[in-house]
Amino acid sequence: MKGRVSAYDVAKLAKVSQSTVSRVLNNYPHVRKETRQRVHDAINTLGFSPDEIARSLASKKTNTIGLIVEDISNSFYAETAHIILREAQKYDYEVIIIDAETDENSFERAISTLNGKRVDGIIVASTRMDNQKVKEFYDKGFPIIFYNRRIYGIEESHYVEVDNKLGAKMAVNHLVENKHRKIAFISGPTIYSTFYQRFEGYKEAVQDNGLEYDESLIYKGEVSYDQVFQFALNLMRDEDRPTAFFASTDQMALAIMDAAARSGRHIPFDVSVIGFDDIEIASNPYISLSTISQRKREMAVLTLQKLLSLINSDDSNDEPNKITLEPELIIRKTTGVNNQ
Amino acid sequence: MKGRVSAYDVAKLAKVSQSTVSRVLNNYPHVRKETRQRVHDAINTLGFSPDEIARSLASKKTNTIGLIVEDISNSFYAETAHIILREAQKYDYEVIIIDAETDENSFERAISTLNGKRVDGIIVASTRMDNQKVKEFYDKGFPIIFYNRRIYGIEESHYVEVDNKLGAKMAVNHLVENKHRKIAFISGPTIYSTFYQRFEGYKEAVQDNGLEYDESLIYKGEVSYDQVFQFALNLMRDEDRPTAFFASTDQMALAIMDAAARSGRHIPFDVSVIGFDDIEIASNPYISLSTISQRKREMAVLTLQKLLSLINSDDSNDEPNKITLEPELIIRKTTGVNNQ
DNA sequence: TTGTATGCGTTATCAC
DNA sequence: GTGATAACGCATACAA
Repeated sequence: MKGRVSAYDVAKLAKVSQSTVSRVLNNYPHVRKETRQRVHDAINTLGFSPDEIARSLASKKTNTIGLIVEDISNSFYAETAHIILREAQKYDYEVIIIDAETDENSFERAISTLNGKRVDGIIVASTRMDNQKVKEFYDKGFPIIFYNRRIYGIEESHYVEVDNKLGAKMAVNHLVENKHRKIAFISGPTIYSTFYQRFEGYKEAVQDNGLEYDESLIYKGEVSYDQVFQFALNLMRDEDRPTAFFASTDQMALAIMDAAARSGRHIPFDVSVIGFDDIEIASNPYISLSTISQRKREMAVLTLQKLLSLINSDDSNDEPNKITLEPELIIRKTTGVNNQ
Repeated sequence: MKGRVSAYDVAKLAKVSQSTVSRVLNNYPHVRKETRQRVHDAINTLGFSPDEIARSLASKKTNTIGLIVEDISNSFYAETAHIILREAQKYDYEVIIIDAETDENSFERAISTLNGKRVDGIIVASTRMDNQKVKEFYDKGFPIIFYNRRIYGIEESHYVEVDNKLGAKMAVNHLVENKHRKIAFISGPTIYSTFYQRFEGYKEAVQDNGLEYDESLIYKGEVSYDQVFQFALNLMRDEDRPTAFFASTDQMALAIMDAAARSGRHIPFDVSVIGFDDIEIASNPYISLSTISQRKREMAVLTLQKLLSLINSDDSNDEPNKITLEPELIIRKTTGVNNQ
């Protein structure tokens, strides 16, 4: 990669100083039209494009943001990333995606890598509630915003989430309206705010509807296809089995549907299943999963915009952004009236 | 973001020069153990982490690569990105993902953005065959490698692909072995090497097996769910309909399955469907799509490793990497014996 | 309106 | 082994 042309080369050819080149590059107003033209010509004939690294060093802005996800191959994150990437492009921001585990060490490494790269801000799409590593960054006024999952106990934190508790209630209420009284709940680890809140919603809805809260109907272990499948399979084979399953994620709902098929239960005649997230495949006619929509696009776009406004506002003393969107019940074909 | 601590601050505290700080940072051998320790102590007490931007400017290496995809929310790219991100992490590389259209303008913008950011190399996961914009970068010796889809007509180009022609033949042969003689082919635009090669494979296999080549059974338009759905639906309703569909991507196969369901055709009894890619959902029990596997993980890992070796080898005169992996036939439940 | 000079935070090349 | 000092390629305050 030798022979890179620099702003000096352009300057020489256009018979101006390098500062002037910089000025036209940055669209400074007070440049004579004629010189501006000369510089542009020189830029074109030399095929010059500025070195963003040098630019960043001088300006202390990289026009790059970081996005931390847990697993980009997971549809939820993939769809989120797509929206954020395309949206960021509009504002001339690039994004470095870090695909990392959610434990404190991995998270710290991710954050400090991004900090090292001098990103202008970070979107954290997957964190645990007890994450405290982020504190010092907030104290420094570094723009960080949480998407979907958020942390607890840090007042200054910014986040955009969906009302998970409400969403869970909507799901349970939908099932109750269909005469289900014995509803299993499949959750991931409640160390994540999403699962925690959804679990709260489930419990409240169970109480509100006068149902019996039964520990044996609850799964809150790892988000593992096989484990959820096994758990559901056991329940399906039970004499006194639940007539409906509420899964905390669509991904888990798929495992439950699998277990239903395996045990010969027909959905929705023998058993109803409802998920959470509304990932793309949920609307596939072979899946047609009833679910609670996260309104991903709105969430993602809003998150990016808030981050950019955090980046571009000098007074970091404004109120923290704490945004909670309303979820939406989407009824497809995996839920029906209980007829046991 | 004030109060950043620099290598100078560390130097002062450790009572050494900033150069020495740089030396221990880069693990230079000739530093006295004792001073090295002092520097490390200073680094820790100050919580110093080097500014990678400044580092990049001075060293002309960013430890960042670019990944250009067409749509990260597409499972194929999402799964690819996951593998590449995780693998790159191991070598201390970060990755900037650009989600862009494949037309020349978008591509050029993407490349020049990445070039501006001084990435050390680029993986292009989605290009059209006729792409020529990349030529000048090759001439400069800039490391670029194509993944999955490649360009034609540039001898120096590096790529890792699967043998698409062979894969297509395997698919058709599998159907023929199941006594299908009338096989529809659903392709995307043949301006992409993947679709082009698969189409070639289809045609050859049709000929090799003595089948009749029938234009009315061929779709090679946009990769649009709705359009493919419509095309398939029309064929399904045909009196003299094909008994099998070979889709150039799993995504398209899903649309075909949808059309089958809509028209009351039972898979695989009335009609067989086989895809290409083996995306994750293909193995879902409700889909269980027969398909041709791309061996995505191998491809992705290999691509990254080749890129890194291009980056780290000074003599750019080695042979271009032209790697073609063998695809694999995966038989699931959407293909069966023709019994018409 | 334009040029000069300095700085951004490192690495790298010299000296010593 | 270690310390000055010059790049790296720009932005920017200050002069003119």
